Amino acid sequence: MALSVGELGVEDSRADILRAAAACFLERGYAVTSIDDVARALGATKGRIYHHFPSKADLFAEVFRTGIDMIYAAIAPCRDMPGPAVERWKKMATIHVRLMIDTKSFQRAVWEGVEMHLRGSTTPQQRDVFGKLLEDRTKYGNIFRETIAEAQREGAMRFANLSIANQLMFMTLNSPIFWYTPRDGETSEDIDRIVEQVVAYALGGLGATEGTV
Amino acid sequence: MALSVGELGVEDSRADILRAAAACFLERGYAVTSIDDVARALGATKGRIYHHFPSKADLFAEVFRTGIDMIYAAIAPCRDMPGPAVERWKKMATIHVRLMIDTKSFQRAVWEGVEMHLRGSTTPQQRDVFGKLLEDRTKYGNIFRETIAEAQREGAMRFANLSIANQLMFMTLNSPIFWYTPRDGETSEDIDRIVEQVVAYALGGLGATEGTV
DNA sequence: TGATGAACATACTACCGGGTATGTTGTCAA
DNA sequence: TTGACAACATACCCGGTAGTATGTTCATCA
Repeated sequence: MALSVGELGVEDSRADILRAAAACFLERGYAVTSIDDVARALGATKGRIYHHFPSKADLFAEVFRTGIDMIYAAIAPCRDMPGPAVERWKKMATIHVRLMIDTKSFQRAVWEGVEMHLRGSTTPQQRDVFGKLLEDRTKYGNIFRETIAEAQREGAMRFANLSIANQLMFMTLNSPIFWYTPRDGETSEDIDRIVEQVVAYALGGLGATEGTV
Repeated sequence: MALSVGELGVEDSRADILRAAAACFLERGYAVTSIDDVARALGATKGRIYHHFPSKADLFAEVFRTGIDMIYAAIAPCRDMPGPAVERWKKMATIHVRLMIDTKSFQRAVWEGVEMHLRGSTTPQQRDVFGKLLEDRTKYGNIFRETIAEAQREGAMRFANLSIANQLMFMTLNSPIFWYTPRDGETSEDIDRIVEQVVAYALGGLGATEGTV
């Protein structure tokens, strides 16, 4: 598989399809997006997509998996960070929100995938494929959940119910996938400001004790 | 239009359809839900639905409008409440969250309607119908927005950016439409506890000054 | 250099779902 | 009593889309 200069390999072609699919799913939603839409966005036809992915559902599943893998990998370094749980949480939350913005289309697909699974609008076979993927997603969620539980035990956070607090926290941290849109001339530092505000809001919501902030 | 005992009028029939449609849209989403699905949920056929609503989009628009009307009417009494803005906000937020839970299916449709409009996945004619409805939705949003702005001026809240704070606040207050599911044996007071936690989280997120809580 | 298969494009099929056209039943008013 | 209309049910049409079957091109390798 020798490649000339400027040519693209198979994986690049797959990656292009995944990016285009994620963008389409973001713009229209999974159900409304047709395979032809994705192909058109690529300047190609269905043949190319079905050559790499067996079905629309599998294509979506791959976008989903990609989104989860990215975010999972991003916070991995923080997991055994020393120091108080709040500090670890702040680091994780910051990375999480930043990634929600930077990989918005994929993360939006993850959200829709979770919704689809909860609503059970998947075929039986797709259902356990998604089940596997959601296991990772759940594991990821539990990392945060345990962290805020630990922070509460350390007296750095205060909330009544862990499950509800966890839900609200994730809603906050994920929310940029709904309302963030890039401005022209926006720098990476501008985005950092946004991330800071989201994290600060979540921190306040979780009842962070004054002084730990 | 004399009605015998136990019979239902036209408006009741319409209302039944709207409730069934809202329930279906909640379970599957607008795009995936077919008119036959709604009809089946009613133990009826398409004929009944198309007799009352000209199209699927119009049916959805009516569900959407109903959701907005309900919430708009609910907080109306609070709008000229005397006292500090934070207190007014707490009252409004509490009513809002409670209604999100009590009329979850309709409010979920409102959410999806906003998404659809933002993504532009509506026909040109439906687009200005939705435009009208979204005006009310925007006006509703502005009531909250102005309230937290006022609360900040009064020194009862502290946040960096009003728009972002407003987005995060609404994400929090609306979030029960995604994660709340009724438990068996759950009392109205149990739900009040949940509402309190959601409101408390948002209050903390908005940087409510200690002592005003 | 010819054969083989990857990486697509093109042409086609099958089905589902929105919408419509047409029946059917009950009620009310004249 | 009957005609008219509301309130549906039934039967049908048709466009769009997932998926398939079949070309076509080009690189690689024996």
